[in-house]
Amino acid sequence: MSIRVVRKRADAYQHGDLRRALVQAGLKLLAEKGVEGLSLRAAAELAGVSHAAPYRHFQNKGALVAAIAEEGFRLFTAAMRKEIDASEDRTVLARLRAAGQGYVSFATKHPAYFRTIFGPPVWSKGGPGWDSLIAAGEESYGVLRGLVVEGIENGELQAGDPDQISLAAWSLTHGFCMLLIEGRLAPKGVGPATVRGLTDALLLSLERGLAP
Amino acid sequence: MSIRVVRKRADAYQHGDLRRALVQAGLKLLAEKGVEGLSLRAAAELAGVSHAAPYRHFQNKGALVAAIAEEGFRLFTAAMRKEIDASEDRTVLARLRAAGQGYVSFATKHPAYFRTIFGPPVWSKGGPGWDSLIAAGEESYGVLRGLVVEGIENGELQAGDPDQISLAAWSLTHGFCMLLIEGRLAPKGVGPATVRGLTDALLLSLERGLAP
DNA sequence: ACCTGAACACCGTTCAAGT
DNA sequence: ACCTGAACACCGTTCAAGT
Repeated sequence: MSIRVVRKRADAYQHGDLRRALVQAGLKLLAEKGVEGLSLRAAAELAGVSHAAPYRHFQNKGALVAAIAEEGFRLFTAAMRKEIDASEDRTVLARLRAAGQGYVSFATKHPAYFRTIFGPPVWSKGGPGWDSLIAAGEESYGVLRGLVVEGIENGELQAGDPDQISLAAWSLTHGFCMLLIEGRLAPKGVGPATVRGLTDALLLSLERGLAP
Repeated sequence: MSIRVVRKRADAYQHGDLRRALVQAGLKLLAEKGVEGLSLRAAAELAGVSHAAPYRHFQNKGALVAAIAEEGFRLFTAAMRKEIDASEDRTVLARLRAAGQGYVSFATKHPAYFRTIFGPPVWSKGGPGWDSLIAAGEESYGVLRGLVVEGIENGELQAGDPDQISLAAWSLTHGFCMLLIEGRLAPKGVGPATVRGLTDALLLSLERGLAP
């Protein structure tokens, strides 16, 4: 996943699509330097403009981060969908497991995107870009919820509130990812090799709890 | 929980216990201004010393944060233990539920401590103060694991690897807390009033999955 | 309408010098 | 042994001025 940032031409005064270039620059900084490496000034420099130029397109750093998070959400949702589609077993439970594996795999492959997507500056604002960010988040959640609804209907899952059941599955998977990428599990010897098996075991516990 | 920071006396040249004062100052900054408000310089100012003074006691900001996280862990563990002790129902399942409620309640009451405790700079280093931080984390984990072992022995939980079962419960609770305090659930209308009931519902799903 | 350059108030970190 | 003050390289943000 190599990211291309369109630089302003040195002889030009205007960029053309600075907004988009800054978002791409942000994704690149996250991928290469992590969450700490993402700054307005560094993004501006990658785009070849002065450090004040971003303020024509984003109210503040939070607005840029929200735009980056929105883009990150699309990558995240796509990765999860891909894993689901790849499941040979088409039962709801199998596809839920695939979704969980996709979730964990995205988090470990792109921890900085994952942290940004679920990070604090993004969701606690209600500022500019909030609506389309919420929409991107809802679409991602819709993938999970859709599977749960399907499972309730065909009897693979117990009857109940789909949102509550979804939240249980989401919380378990999300919590595991957080503990994993923050290194909290490292002292316990949980490394890349054991993640896949562990994820399946965790999801299995939950499946038993959500069975009819 | 009011935090007292011992300031250096203006007429004195040395502080006396600057290390401890800086940790207290850090906790105060976290409580009052959140994670963003915690800086070495601000902590130094609260302690009444110059901004370079902390470097006599901490190698860098990460080392101070680790020391603060260690103290936060003690508060966290104590809060969970208190909730467990308060449970009238002394079955393992009831005490596990109490632990879960204590976990969530600490996260919502002290989000900045919670984020610091489980945040990235703390666990991914291996730097100075790492060992005693790990110890504080292990003690916290031991509370959960102890209950799980007891449950397996008396048949309230299914037989299995205690660490795996603990991880399932931990992940579910932790993920719910993260989604909650990062505001990810706010658009769904999950507010303070509904948290307690929701927590119980989530833990119940898991209990079913971990039943014999 | 869009961008630049200087300025301001913050950071973390280093280092010579002071007590 | 412990702390200070100046310095450096970074931040986010604002604003008058340039194109």
